[in-house]
Amino acid sequence: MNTTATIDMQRASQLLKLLGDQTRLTMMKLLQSHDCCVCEFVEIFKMSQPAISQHLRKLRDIELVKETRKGKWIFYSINEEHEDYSFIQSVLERLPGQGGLVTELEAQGLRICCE
Amino acid sequence: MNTTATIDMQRASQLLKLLGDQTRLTMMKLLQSHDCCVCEFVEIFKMSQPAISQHLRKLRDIELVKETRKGKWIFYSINEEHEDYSFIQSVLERLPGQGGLVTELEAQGLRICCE
DNA sequence: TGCATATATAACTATATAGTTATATGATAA
DNA sequence: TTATCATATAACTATATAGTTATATATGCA
Repeated sequence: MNTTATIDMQRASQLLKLLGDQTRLTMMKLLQSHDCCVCEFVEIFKMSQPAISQHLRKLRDIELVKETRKGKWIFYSINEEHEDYSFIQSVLERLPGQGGLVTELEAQGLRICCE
Repeated sequence: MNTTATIDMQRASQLLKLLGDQTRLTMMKLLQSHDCCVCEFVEIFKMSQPAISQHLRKLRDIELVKETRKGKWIFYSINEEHEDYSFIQSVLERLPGQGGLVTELEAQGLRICCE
């Protein structure tokens, strides 16, 4: 596992373009601390379900996130095995924590929990 | 000067969107080691002069770069005073050096030098 | 002064992107 | 089963983006 290698410019710009959207960037930062399902994102971002699904698809297409079905819900999580994860991480660690969004969800009783 | 502070999400996504273009990303990385003028970029990127100018304008608009006229040429350089420079820097330092592009220019005798 | 060079800008075009609505799929619950 | 819930996808629309060509501006030089 290499944590300092550089990344080719084309790949870097492709990843940065994906992160260059406030919704996706916030999703990624949020997923670093909490796995979330689609309907939680819908609540958090006050955005339609298809809009959320389409953002998640872009992140999934380049394998920045992975999905796990749990009953009716599909939970998304960061793919820490991504070839360029250390690059992504170096960006995300500069961002303010987004855990407050989840706390807010919980306060509203909207956090999905399936144990 | 704060080098570890986080950056608000809107601003971060705006900056990342600008860096999420291979031409601009390469320009920024290149400018970290060498100031360049517009016609050099035209050579390096094999791109029309207006296309280059428009990329530079976007970088200039959010003050990531500054310009200095030297005779007929306008040289661009990184604005290290930018409020979010440390954020930008943390991205750029993960990228492969682009100095080779300048070396190549010099080899072709196309590097502009005005002393 | 007049011309050439370097750069910027305007107007336009083609493509990409983010969102919408409508519909399909897949799992659970009645 | 059938209904319902969670999610995905398709088709479409509006806007943003990157490039083009044509033109304007500013500097330096004959």
